[in-house]
Parts: sequence; C-alpha cells; structure tokens
Amino acid sequence: MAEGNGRPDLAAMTGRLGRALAAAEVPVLRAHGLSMWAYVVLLALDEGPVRSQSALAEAIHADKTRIIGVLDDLQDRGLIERVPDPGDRRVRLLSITAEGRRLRDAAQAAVQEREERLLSRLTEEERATFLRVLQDLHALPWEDLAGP
Amino acid sequence: MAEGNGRPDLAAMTGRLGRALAAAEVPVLRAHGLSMWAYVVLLALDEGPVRSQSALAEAIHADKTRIIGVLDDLQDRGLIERVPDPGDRRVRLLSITAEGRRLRDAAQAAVQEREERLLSRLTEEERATFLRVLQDLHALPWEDLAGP
DNA sequence: TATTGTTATACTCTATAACTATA
DNA sequence: TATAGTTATAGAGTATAACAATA
Repeated sequence: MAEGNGRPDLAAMTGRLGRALAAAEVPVLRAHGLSMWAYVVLLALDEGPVRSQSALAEAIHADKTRIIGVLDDLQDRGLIERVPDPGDRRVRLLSITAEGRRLRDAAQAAVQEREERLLSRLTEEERATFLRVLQDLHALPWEDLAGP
Repeated sequence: MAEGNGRPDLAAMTGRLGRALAAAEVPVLRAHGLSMWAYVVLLALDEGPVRSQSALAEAIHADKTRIIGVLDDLQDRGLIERVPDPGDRRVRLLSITAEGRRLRDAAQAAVQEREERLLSRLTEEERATFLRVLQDLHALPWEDLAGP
C-alpha cells in the first residue's frame, strides 16, 4: 500500500542532494589536486587571515587535529602561509597566498560550472528563488537550523 | 581581503543544511525509540513490502550487512515482519506492521513539525517554490545529480 | 598552571571476506 | 556451483588522550 500523500522530509531531500553534489565535487577538486578539506580550508582563508589553527578548525567545523596534515600539504605546495605569531609564538598565523587564491578560484569556477548543469533544469524564477532561499538559510547560525 | 562576489557552492549550502536537519532529526527520532537507519527502513517498507534484504539495502543505499542489526531490532519490537519466502527459503519477505506504520507516522509527523519551524521563515511563494524544486531534484536519479 | 600545536591512541562507522543454509 | 543472509575481520575517518613548546 503506497502512501503518496505528504512530502518527503526536508532532511532526506537536502541530505541526499548535498551528498550527491559533494560526490560530484570530489573528482573536480581532485583534478585541481585538492581534497575536500583542502578546498574548505582555502575557502575559509580566502575570507581573510586566521590567527590560529584552532580558530580555523572551529570555523570550518573540523577537529583541530584533523586539519594539521591538510595545512602541512597546503604549506608545502605554497598555497598557504603558516608563520608563528611574533607576539605569541605558540599560535600560527594562517593566510592564503596569491597562488592559493588562483587555485581556489579555478577550482570553484569548475565546481560551480558543473552545478550549473543541475540548475539549468529550473526556470529563471525557480532558480532565483531557490538560490536566494538556500543562501538565506545557509547564512543562519547552526543552532537556528539544528535547534537547541 | 574579503571576497563577497559570487555565491557559495551549491554543495556547501545543501550539505550544511542537510547535516543540520539530520542533526535536528536525531533527538526527535530517539524520542520515538528509532535510530536514523531504523527510520529509513520503516520509510522504505511503508511504500510496499520488499522481497529481500539485499533489495532493501540497495533501495536505501546501505550495505546489506549494515541493516541486519536494524532489522533484528525492528522485528523484535513487532514493527516489521520478516518471514522466509516459501518459494525460496533463502530470501526474507519484509513488510511493515500496523504498529510499525503507527510509529513511523508519529515519528515523521514530529520530524516535519520541527522542520516547519525553519520553513516558517519563508514567504508563501518562497516556500512553495523551494519545496517544489527540492522535490523535483530529489526525484532525479543519482547519476543526474552526481554526474558520471 | 594554562594554551597552541603536534603526535599517539582509541573509537565509530562502514565495507570486505569468510561462513552457513538453501537452491 | 551460485545466491541470501549472517558473522567475523579489516579498513577509513574521526575524536580523545598524552606530549612538547611557549606563555
């Protein structure tokens, strides 16, 4: 006895869509030599330098021990800078380099170009509303989305 | 130097939204005595009986070894039926019970009631378009979303 | 003593391989 | 022999605990 009435849970729909888009993103990023975490780090640093690795980890909702290898690799490749703070030599000042910004821009352009394939299924009105709502919800703090 | 132009990746926005909604769902489901996988199984069986555990696992994109414990528990609690197929006693015929359907309905009502809190931020027009687009995209096969 | 970053360890989830029973 | 289901094992990803350097 099929059911039919009602809608699927919002969580099920956005979850599946998010996983599918992430799966689509992986090969694009790998073509640019980036892991998902490396890409997330470059995106975060592109909005400005960060004063400590802990702060960066918190900003991207990662564990601080989890991004160390990522930072090592990005630094070795000259995509980020990681220098001890002269005022407090325990903390590392993190910033993206010009080369890192170039790579980030190229990767993101490729990612979004691919996403256009999906958005092209929508009408102009659907596309505009969908993206606006998504951006509004994305701007909300986590607690407003996930609750107390 | 902040950037500002362009939009966040679709994958980042839907991914975060999906994870947040899933996180919001967990305590609601637990209040009904259900894990996420148990809930997914009940939802899948509600659309009709399934002829084998392998088929069910494939339908919900899970490994067949992963759902065994879930099925054991659901069966012990009388929420599903699992009987050997008389025609081929290797396969198990799976179906949801009336009690299982009651629990599923109660759980889903609670889940969606919570999701309404988020949707109430939208205008009627935004809400209608957003849900319609989401359902359309959700109905697409995985390959259309994630690509080749 | 407290904190940043790092390394080492343990845990959770998932997938793979080996096994039983039916065919 | 091949397949459905189960159990046992191993792997990936992640978090926790212990450590070194600096404050």
